[in-house]
Amino acid sequence: MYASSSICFDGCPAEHLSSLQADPAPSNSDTSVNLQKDSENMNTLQDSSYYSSGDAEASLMCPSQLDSSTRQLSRRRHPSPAPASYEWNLSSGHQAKRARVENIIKGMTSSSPGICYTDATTTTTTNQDEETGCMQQGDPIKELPLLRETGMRQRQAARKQLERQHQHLRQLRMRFTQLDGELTDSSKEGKYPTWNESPETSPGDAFSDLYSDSEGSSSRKYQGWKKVKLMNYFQSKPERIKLMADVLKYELSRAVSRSVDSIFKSIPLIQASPENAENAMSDAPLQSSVSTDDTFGLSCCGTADVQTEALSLVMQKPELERNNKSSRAHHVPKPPNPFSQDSALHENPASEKHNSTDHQHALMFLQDGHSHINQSKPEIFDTYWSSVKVRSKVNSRSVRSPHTHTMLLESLCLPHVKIESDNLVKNNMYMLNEGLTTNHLKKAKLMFFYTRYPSSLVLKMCFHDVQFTRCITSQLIKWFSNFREFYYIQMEKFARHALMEGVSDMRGLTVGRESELFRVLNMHYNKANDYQVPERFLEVAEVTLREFYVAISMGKDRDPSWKKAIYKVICKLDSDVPAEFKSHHTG
DNA sequence: CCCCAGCCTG
DNA sequence: CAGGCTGGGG
Repeated sequence: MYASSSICFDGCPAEHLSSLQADPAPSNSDTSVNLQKDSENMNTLQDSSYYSSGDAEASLMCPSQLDSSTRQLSRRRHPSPAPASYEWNLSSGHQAKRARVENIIKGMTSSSPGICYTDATTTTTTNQDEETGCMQQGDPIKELPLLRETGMRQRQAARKQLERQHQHLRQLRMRFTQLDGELTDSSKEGKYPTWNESPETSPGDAFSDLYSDSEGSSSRKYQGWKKVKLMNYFQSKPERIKLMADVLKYELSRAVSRSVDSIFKSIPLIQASPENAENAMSDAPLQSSVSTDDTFGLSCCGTADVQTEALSLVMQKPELERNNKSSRAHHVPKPPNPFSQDSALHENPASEKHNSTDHQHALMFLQDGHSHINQSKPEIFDTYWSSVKVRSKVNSRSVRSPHTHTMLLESLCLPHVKIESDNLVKNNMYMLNEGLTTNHLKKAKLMFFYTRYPSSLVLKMCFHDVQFTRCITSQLIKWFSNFREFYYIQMEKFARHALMEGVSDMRGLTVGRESELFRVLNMHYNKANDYQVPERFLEVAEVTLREFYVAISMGKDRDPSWKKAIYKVICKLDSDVPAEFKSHHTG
């Protein structure tokens, strides 16, 4: 019997042996016969890689043997300590102030007039307080008298602009709150039509209404045009008002938190150039609006880069051409990454241009929704609204609408698929997410090919780009728990299936890339099939399948916790996650 | 008592 | 995939 085979069972938990001998699976007479036949044939077993102790791979050794080797392996790598740039360096205050002024000026000259400012409430107060404070104290920037003068002027102009916008925003907010109140009772329709539902009739009509109504108006009327027409539009389409109001309310609250986030996110990143330290604090929100400037990268790469990184793993398939043009998104300096697919995103320079301009639109919409909603940009709103829906709950079931579904697929950025500028907007909108995104999910799934039971340390290394709150951590853990669940369910299913089919030969239980089991798994963890599944995973899958096969054939499944023994084995087969998954820091 | 993995469910 | 529940371990 099995016990007589001197192979792997030597060091294995005795349960494997004893139960095989004592409990020859009475429920499965067919199988047990087959098994017996198998076990009589030593060659069968020895040929089978599962029980071959000669295999160099630790995974194919006995669990007990594995223990030390694999653990040591996985512990060898330590997370790189937090970059020194994370530490505050406030000593260079003078330089910082100077740099700050220069930066402000630079930002103003390079940004188009009227460009959005990140947020209405928070930004204003912060910036204004900061700036007025500076001026009152007579900030000693003697070194740059000319710059100071022009800078002041420009800053004042910008502040005026800012104030105008904020006032406008306040008014709009009031209107919307009011409207919302009025409309909640009047429109009792349960469903809100989506914007893309019938583009010719819904927003189109509305917008043409706007235009026809405004015909003959003098240009001075234009000031009130927005509000008035908006009202008309709303009155004619009450159900959309609610929608719009919701969006705006949502976005207002989002904007507040986002600008706060952007401040904090920009802090460590700007540390890279210490003179910008103070700069980062006060001007980050301002900078974030200057998307054409490099400063955009500074303030936003905290989130933007997140995405490129998560995406960069998608392209590991060796046969795929690796394009090393590698213009990182938003010019964030990064070490060349062989797996980078960012280049694919920007292969077409035209689309890159689109990207930046559309991105501006997107940003403006996100940050400064009031001045754009009533302009004839329904398609922008369309994408915007989609992203609102997605962002509202990135990974939730609610993301099931066909529209957002396509969007999610698009956001995964298949390399060979030409990415339309429109999609780039969506992608960029997507970058504004905080927390875990679908790209993180995708990354996590690919990680599953290496580790079924990632430690929180590994998770932190691989998802260093997200703030590790308890919530995030448990979400990640939950993801892997779900991954495992699916994995084991498939294993059990296929093992039972094999058993039913009367598979008697262990060699019949292989998991190759052509096998159905692999197909199912690949479909689940690597849907786009753009990642070369490591051979190791196939081995682990094979081991798992055979574990299930053996356990079921021995009737262990009558024990309610029979799977735990298998889990115990499989968790030792985790391998180290490749470096590509880990932090390649921008600094 | 808390934490966590696993299970079940939607 | 996420939420709720549960049993086991510290």
